Amino acid sequence: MNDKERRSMPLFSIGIVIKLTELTARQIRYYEENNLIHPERTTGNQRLFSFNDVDKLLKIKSLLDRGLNIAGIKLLLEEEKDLPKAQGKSELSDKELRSILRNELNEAGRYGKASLRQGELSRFFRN
Amino acid sequence: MNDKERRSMPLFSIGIVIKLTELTARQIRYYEENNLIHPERTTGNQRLFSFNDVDKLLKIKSLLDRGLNIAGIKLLLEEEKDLPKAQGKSELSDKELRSILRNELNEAGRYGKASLRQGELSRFFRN
DNA sequence: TCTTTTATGTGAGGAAACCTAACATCAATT
DNA sequence: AATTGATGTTAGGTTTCCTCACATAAAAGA
Repeated sequence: MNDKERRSMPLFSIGIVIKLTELTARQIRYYEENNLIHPERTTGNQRLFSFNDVDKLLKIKSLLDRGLNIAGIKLLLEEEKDLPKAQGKSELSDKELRSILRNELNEAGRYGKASLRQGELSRFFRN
Repeated sequence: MNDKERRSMPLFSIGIVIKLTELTARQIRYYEENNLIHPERTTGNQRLFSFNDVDKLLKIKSLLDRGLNIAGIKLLLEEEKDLPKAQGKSELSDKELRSILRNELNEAGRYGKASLRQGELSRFFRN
């Protein structure tokens, strides 16, 4: 099992993810509804989240805090997904995407006590 | 949050642990009853396991497969726990402990498909 | 060999956690 | 003023988990 597989293993119930991210169940389900995340399901239809999912949720939270909306976040996440690959022609209006990408690239967020900081989750992994 | 804390974070429901270890719920609860593991609980009294717990369960499974009984495994686990510290006087009969430790030290186990191999869990961590 | 212990299976009854769907709300747009 | 976007809340139902009790087969002990 390599690192990529480990990061995408379905491991966490929504209750844990709520604690790790300090998002509400409603928020998490809404983001799934809007195709920002795609957690697996148990045979009984309950969500099972991977490290990647939690990581993405922390990123979503961070971007929401900085004023992005769901549509913008979706663009950003898709952009990131495509980065390793062809970066030439995106179907989506290039102006929008750029205007979103500007202003959003750096910045560290300060969070509450019990939750994970965005990026901290990577510490779970060797690579 | 350091590695030690990460490894002991309560993260997994028993359902996940069953899949990761290929133990039954009955077995896992029995090992807890015999103080081999001490998973946390939710406010609603449901077990939450850490990476350390899962790791320990994989080790328990491996040792059971090799013929040890619960008492022997408990001695072994306590031995390991004390290794970093004082290794001088153990309250428990030294002959027993040695006789158990002999024959049990090496060996790799070959497991089924979907479960983790003992030791593989450490790959989740940087350190 | 007979009895006890060990490790695990199984099932009942109940509680916790999760599910979807619907409606409410409030701020930001239009 | 009306719509949209993001989230809260509640209801009714399902899944997962809990403890406790009893069953059982194999191993250990007498």
